[in-house]
Amino acid sequence: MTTLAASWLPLSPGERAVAIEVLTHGPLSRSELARRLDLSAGSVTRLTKPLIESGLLVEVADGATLAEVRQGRPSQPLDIVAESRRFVGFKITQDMVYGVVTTLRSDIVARRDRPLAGLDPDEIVDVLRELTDEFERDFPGLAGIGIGLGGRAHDRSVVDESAFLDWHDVPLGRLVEERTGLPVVVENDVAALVEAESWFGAGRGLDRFAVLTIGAGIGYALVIGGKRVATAEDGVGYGRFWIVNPNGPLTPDGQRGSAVSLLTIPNIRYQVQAATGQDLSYEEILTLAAAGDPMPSRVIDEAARALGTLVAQIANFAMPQKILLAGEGVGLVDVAAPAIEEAIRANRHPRAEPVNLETKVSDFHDWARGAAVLAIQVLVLGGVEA
Amino acid sequence: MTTLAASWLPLSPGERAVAIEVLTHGPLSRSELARRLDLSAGSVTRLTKPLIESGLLVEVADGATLAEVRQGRPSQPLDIVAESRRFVGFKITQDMVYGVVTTLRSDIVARRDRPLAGLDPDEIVDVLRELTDEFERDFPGLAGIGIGLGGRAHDRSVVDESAFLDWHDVPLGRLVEERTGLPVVVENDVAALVEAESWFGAGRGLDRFAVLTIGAGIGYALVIGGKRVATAEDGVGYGRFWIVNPNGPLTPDGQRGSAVSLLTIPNIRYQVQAATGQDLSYEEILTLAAAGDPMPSRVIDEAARALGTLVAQIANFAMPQKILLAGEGVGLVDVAAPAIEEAIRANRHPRAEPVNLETKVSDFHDWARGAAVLAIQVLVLGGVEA
DNA sequence: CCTATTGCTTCCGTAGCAAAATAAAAAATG
DNA sequence: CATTTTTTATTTTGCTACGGAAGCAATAGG
Repeated sequence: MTTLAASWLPLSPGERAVAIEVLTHGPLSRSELARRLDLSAGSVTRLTKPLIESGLLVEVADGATLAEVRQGRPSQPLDIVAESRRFVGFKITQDMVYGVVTTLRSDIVARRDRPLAGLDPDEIVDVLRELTDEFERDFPGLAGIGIGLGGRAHDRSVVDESAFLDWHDVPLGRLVEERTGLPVVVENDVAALVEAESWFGAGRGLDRFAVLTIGAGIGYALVIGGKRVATAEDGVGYGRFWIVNPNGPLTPDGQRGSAVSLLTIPNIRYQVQAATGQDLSYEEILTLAAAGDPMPSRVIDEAARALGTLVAQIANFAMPQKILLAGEGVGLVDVAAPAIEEAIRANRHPRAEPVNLETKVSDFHDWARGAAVLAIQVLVLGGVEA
Repeated sequence: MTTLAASWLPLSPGERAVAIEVLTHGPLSRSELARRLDLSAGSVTRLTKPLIESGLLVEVADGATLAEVRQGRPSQPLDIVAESRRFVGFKITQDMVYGVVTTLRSDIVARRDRPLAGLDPDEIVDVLRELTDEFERDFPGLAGIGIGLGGRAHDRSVVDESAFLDWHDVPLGRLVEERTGLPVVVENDVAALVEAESWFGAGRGLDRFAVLTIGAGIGYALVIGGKRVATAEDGVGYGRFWIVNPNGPLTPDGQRGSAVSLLTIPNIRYQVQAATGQDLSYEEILTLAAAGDPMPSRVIDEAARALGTLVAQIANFAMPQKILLAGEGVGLVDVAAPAIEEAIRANRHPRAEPVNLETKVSDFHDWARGAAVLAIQVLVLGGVEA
């Protein structure tokens, strides 16, 4: 199966488009593919033939799946052989490495985490090698590794700069390739998550798609025509200068009243501690706010209004078809949804389309999965530019 | 010349791409065209041949133009015969119709305005007919008419709704076609201005381009990949709910502290009048502010900070390569540029790319020119979807 | 006069579409 | 119930447009 997979690589642009469409949008018949890709039926026949012969696609019996009885010749759905290759994804945080193994479809089939003793490149590469070895025992023939971390990367390989690791110009891709013998893709963690959502998640098939992540920091990305718009700010931390409320709180991070000050987990905890003296966890703060405890309620309510304002501004100015809220800090939405909606309403024209907002609480394995998706994109289908 | 022009219409997609590139980016050699359009040299030869034979393109002698002496066979620039067709553009305001005649390149060759007695569709159509007749006398063989107005239009023909004219579902395109015998294109005025800037102005060749207009109201448009992103808000007035400063002034239009309240000409005049009792013109207010008169200075300074904040938010969230400020109300920029820049800086990451901001004071003839460009796009080159 | 360089043209193989042909099922008809 | 018609899916078949390679054209520099 693995040797066969090697013959996938040289895909023509047309073949790649077909493969990606089937990969990201479940089983599809040839005629459905023709409609989605704006190809003629004839071209689809021509393009799918070699893909089926090479084993990347298979004709699946629809039978039970299609409940609806339609007229005409029944379609013959094509599907990708998702189990044929496995990918590893890692997310590196300050104190842990989170790892997952996924299929071609990015379904997670295994998880494995490890605490970090130190942040030296060598130590971290060692941990990655150990985890990869353990994964390899359970899933022989791994196809490649994706690594996501907070910071800037270039060429899908070198970490230019990562503040929380205190790294500069670390050729992480090469180091891990040398130790594991597997191809490696390195990327900023938000970029990786965005790619995953863009191919397999909330952004599937959309032309304009925005992602806002809330966690230790703020992340933002705009995907247009399937490509994330790259900016000079990537990886240096968004939101420190998004002044949502000039009279807002001043915190150790970010400008007064900035998105970072108002919304990130450390700064919400800081605000509550400054006001009450208690050092509470984010979850405790949310619980207290939901119960109506005044100080946490005030902080959470202000955060909710800030979030709603930001969402409205993104909708007003970037005009995405959908906005995805992700990260560990979106628990806020469960507790304070009305305040968020109220703030969106106040900052948006009543005749404008309602904001298509989706919330996805992401744990660290979701970030690791994003890195695995990047590996899938780059290693299997090739040609996805940085 | 005009009969010949009729043979232009059936352009293949490739031919159209070549024609548009030459039209919007001056004379270009075949090899330059190949580079810009990502075509092979052979294809360019094939595509240009019929365009030259039909008379749309001509080979121009470069000789003097190319000062630089290069090696190799000299290139043979191709240019479009801009003078071969004339287009009419109209901008309808509450009390005037502004008209222009342009070449294919959208250069204005004549202007003609007329005050409006009433706002009935019939009356306005009459005025448009009269102006068109006068233009036709000077430039026989006009190719078509573009009309821009504040409001919503569909199918480039029917005005769904225009608040300032109190129109609903007026088939303006058909009415004017019946009276003038010329093909007519009707569009929202901001959309028309954006198309003009996108083809011939600040947005030429850019992939992501934002336009913010300030005048009687606020206009906003985002152009991605050469196409303006359409929204449900188009034509109903942007900025009434863009709350820039929750503690800002309350005015007859817009929410408290909204972009409309802070920035539009009528609301700036209202603020100054409310504070000083004097009914000053916008220009007078700018002059007084520049001279340091306290009340106008306060209002203009607050407007400048609001504008800077908006520009920063657009840059942060929509990530355009350039932002164009246009409209009658951008005189603000001359008087209060430092305050605007300061506000941009305060709302944007210091490591982000500097905002590529261009200001263009637009009079009503520029709006009319925009409408003419729309006519060029739709009538001559065809196939530019709404 | 020769070579290098750049621009344009010619020619051929391929990838795409459109339309016709074929396939397979449901619905209509006698 | 058998047969025809309709509908939808796929394959086959010409035709067209594009890219690539080779060739021709026109200039600069030696």
